[in-house]
Amino acid sequence: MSEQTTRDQIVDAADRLFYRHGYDHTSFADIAEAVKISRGNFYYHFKTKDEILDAVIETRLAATRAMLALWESEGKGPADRIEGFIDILIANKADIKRHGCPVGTLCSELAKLGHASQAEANKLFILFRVWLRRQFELAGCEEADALAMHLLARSQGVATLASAFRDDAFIRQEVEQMRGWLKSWIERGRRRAATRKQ
Amino acid sequence: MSEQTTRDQIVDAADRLFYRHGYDHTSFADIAEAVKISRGNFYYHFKTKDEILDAVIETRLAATRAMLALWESEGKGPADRIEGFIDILIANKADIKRHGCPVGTLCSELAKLGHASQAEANKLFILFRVWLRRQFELAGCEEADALAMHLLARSQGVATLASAFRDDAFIRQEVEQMRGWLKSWIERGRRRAATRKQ
DNA sequence: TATCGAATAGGACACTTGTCCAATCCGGTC
DNA sequence: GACCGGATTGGACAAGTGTCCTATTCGATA
Repeated sequence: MSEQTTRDQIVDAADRLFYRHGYDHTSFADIAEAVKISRGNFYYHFKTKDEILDAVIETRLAATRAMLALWESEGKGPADRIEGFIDILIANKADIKRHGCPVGTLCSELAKLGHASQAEANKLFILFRVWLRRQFELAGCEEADALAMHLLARSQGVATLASAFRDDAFIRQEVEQMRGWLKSWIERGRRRAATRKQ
Repeated sequence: MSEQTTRDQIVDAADRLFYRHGYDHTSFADIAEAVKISRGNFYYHFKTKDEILDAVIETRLAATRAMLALWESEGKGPADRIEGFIDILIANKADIKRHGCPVGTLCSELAKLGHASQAEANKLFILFRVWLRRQFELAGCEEADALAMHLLARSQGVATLASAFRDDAFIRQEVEQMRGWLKSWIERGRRRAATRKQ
């Protein structure tokens, strides 16, 4: 914590501010104030604002990879792991209600800006997509990729509406439905695997 | 078309540009160039940029109200009308793929900016929510509001992911599922109405 | 044709933006 | 203590922002 280098502090603050206020609308002055640093000092650590964005995305990618890897090392089954993914919505519902999904809102903004780092940001989505797909495959489900995309879309929609309506009861309600949906597909996968073995 | 007043032209261009590039990132210079008008001339028609945003939102609200009213006057049943809502995703899939949902992305952006017109923009969502709720009620469904919110969330999620992955096949695929989902709830509503009458 | 008001043009404004740079600080090495 | 290089400062810079103001154009009315 106290051993955090200045560069890391900048990336951390930028990450938080980009999430809360958006990339374009966050100025160097904002980040500088948050880190208690002179504005000019930035350019010792980063050449451009875009470079900070790339660093933020890289940080998020690394954090996400670590999280997904941790989940896979916990000895649970794929069904429980997917449920763990759904539960992110519950765990982060306060932030989601206020600022939406960090991944979805960033990708949307960069798309509107026509920003060069769109592809980098989209890797966050791809990370979840590929991971979910594998979990569904492990659970014996057909069309695992479609299921992964469906679940991602559901989460995005919930985040967007929860934020617009400032409603976290809605998150709980939808998460409950997603759990039911998941259960039915897992059950279907189990049956398929069973009949296959025969 | 040629009878369009300058004010309307400004609002039209702003509407399009806000959708494509976002509100904050669209400058007066951009709109001025699109309308072929001098930058200073704006302030004869609008006092501030926020006022243009409000006019754009008002326009969208009016257009949406008109569309929903038209659908209700076409003599179809509520089930078909809801399906008409779902079909928006298909009809606009090219734009959605590129710029996401006009309602969702605007509300997200205004939330990040902490903009005063958030509530106005959210009225777009409310319009659809209330309208969908009534259709579900007319179809005899319980928990009509939850169904309305669910459908809205699904649409938002589809738009967000279709835009991130630049994938409109995904839209078609999800729309097909939403039609199936709708059918099952309509059927359930029909049965409920039937048993009630007995 | 003269007049008047709405509509438009174009520039000035104060401010913020990302970027860059010279000067300075500071902690460790000889 | 002298020196060095990484780290930091604060200010300069040009470009772009929303806003405002004055001068000019234009079309209709008298």
